[in-house]
Amino acid sequence: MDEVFRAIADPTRRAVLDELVDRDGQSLFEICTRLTMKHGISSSRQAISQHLDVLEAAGLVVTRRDGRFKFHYFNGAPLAAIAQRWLQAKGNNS
Amino acid sequence: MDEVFRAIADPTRRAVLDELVDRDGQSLFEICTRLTMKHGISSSRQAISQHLDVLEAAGLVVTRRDGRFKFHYFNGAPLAAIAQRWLQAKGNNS
DNA sequence: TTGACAGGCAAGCGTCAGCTTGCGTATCAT
DNA sequence: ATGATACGCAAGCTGACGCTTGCCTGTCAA
Repeated sequence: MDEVFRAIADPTRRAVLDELVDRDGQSLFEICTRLTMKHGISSSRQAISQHLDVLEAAGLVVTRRDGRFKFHYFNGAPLAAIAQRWLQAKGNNS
Repeated sequence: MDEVFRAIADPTRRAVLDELVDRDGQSLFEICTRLTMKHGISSSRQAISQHLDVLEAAGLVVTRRDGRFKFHYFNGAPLAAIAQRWLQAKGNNS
C-alpha cells in the first residue's frame, strides 16, 4: 500500500495511468509515443520503463508478455481504498 | 492538485492525517506527542511542522491561530477527486 | 542467417525531499 | 519584568528519486 502512494506521486506516472485508462494494453513504445504526443512528456524509453516498473510493483499496472512485446494493463483496484482511508469515518466531506 | 499527490506520498504525513481525523483541531505539540505515542514516529517538532506546511499547502489541513497556539483541522475535500480520476469517467485529466 | 526491433540490466549523475540544528519571535503565567 | 511556552525561519546535510548512458538478451522479418 505504501508503494501505491509513492507510485502516484510522480506526474509522469500519473500520465501513464491516464494513457492506459484511455487505451488499455499498450506496449512500452506505444506508451512512449503517446506520452510525447498527447502529454508533452519527452522522456526516454528507459525512463518510462522504470516508471512502469514502479507502477507494476504497486499493483497499478499488470503486464502480459507476447513475443517481443510486453503489454501493460491498468488495474485500479489499489486506488479504491486510498481516498476511503480518510473520508469514510467522518462522513461525507464535500 | 499536484501538491495533494505529493503530500500523501509521505508516510509520516499520512499518519498526521490519520491523527487529525481521529482528533480534529490539534496543536503542533499535541500532534507530535500523539505521533510518537500511537504511531511510533519519533520526529522532531520542526520535522512535523514542515510536514504540516506541506499538508496545508495541499489544502488537506486548515489552520487557525489562537494566541500562542495553532490548531490544525483536517480537510478531505482535495482527496475526493483522487481515486475518481482513474476509476470514474475517462478523459478528465488535470 | 542477418539485421532491425522490443525490451531489460546496471552503473553513474544531478536534484530534491526530509530531517536536523541553531536561533529568533510572539504569547502567556508568575 | 522575567522566564517558560508554542511556534517560525533558514542554513546545512544526507539519502533517495528520476533520468541518462551504455551494453546486453530475446524475438521476428527478410
